[in-house]
Amino acid sequence: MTRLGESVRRARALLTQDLSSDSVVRQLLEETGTRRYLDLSDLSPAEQARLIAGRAVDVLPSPDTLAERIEAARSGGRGLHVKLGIDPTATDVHLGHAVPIIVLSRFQRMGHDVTLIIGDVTAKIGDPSGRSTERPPLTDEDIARNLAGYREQVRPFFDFERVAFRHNSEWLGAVTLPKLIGVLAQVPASSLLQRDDFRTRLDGGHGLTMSELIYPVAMAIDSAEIDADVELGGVDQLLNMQMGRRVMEIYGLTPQLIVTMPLIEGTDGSGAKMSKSKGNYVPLAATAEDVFGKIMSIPDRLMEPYLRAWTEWTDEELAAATGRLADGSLHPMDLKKVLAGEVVAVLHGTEAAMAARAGFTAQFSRRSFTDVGALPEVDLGEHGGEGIATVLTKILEFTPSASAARRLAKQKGLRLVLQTGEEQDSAVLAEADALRPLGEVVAEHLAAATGTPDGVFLKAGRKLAQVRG
RNA sequence: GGCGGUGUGCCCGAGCGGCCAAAGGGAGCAGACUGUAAAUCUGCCGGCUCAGCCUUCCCAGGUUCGAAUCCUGGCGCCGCCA
Repeated sequence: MTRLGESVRRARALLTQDLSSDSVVRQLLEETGTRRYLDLSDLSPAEQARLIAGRAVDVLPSPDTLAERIEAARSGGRGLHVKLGIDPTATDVHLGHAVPIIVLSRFQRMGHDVTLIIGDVTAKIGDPSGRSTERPPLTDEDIARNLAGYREQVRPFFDFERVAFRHNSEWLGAVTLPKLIGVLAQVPASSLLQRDDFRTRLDGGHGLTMSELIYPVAMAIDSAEIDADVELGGVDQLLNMQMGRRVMEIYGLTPQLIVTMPLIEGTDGSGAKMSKSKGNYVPLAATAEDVFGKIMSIPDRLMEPYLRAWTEWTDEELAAATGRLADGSLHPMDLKKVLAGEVVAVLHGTEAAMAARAGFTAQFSRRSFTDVGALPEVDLGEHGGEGIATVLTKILEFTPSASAARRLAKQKGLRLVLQTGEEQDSAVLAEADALRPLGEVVAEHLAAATGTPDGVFLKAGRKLAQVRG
């Protein structure tokens, strides 16, 4: 049995147990977590191909070809050469960016060679894919800075010690016009103009420059220059990657295989893909509590795609979990907590994941707030004299304006909670209270309380802060 | 370059010279209900020292007792022609 097979057997046993139990979840997270670093080179070519295809939208020409190619490479004593182009335009890296990286890590652990192409030349053109307008080109400094940030944030998902980094300026800088024309002469313009995004732009009267038109060709030359066996990319990159196959043929090389990754929906459930501009993303730099919370807020239907995208669960394990959801033996929330734990565990470790889990339960399952770690705090000595609306707006930044804080109070969304042991005494603050100094209101409620509470909390809608001092 | 059109709050979009902080929808937020899920109902949704006041309808001027609404100039966008 393979190493992965062993791990799956252990995990499957855990998956039949009570997933609301912290200890079961901890074991599961540890089992599937170590899998992220598991050596997969003992898998057969067919098993490898299946593991890759299981996370891909498409493997072109087919998953079988991938298996055959792995087989061929293996008998030649080498691994496949896998290419992923990274777009150095992103400043705020989020979970969406991790999707291809995770599959790339699998390739790596299967014993294949991975090359990351930094599109420093192409970034200056701006990838036109899916764009309705041109995008602003980047400077070299921008690219260097973005790349450093990218590496740092994606690190948990991937072994950067075993990867080749290449800037495409290395070879694209040396491509002469005659050579380029030689390639372009064999690329029908119709194949470029067929693209929907280009057509929409032309039809809509928007600008489309020659440089953008050539963008896919530039990317394709990358594949030819490094002689890639496989190129990985989002489904939105499909046409660009197919151009890679064509250009490789022009170069007299065996065309690369294409593995397309799904574009994962954002946390808001609007159907839009995860992106910074939509605000429906989970930044990799976020805190453990924040990541956990953001994952918990996703609609249930996204659990499966999320598990598939960001965990090392096999299809078999996914099926086991969804099967239990269907027969009612597993509560959706429990599975979602496991998912949230998985994601926090990669980024911050299992301990942090368990802590975030405990904090979440404490905060949202109305147990004890005193157990919640890393709660925003207000110090009475410092801000006790300020109005509650002001504190919410300026200090805690829970509300965009004092008026909004007032409204919140008017709608009974503002509460002062006194906690003594497991007991909670929650008082709804009136609109008028929102304008009074925090210290005064707190003192009033403390005086009315029996005994001395362990903690005082201010709750504004869903947001919670601890009052100190 | 010529002709025509258009520019409203986070987005879309309605707005007769006074009753416009500006209809309606979407998004968002809160409450009930919950699992920071989904669905449903209700309310809110420019700011503030909040029964009042202040700042908004691309920008700058102007007409008027009074302008998002009229005029002039500028800028942006769209369409047709060149």
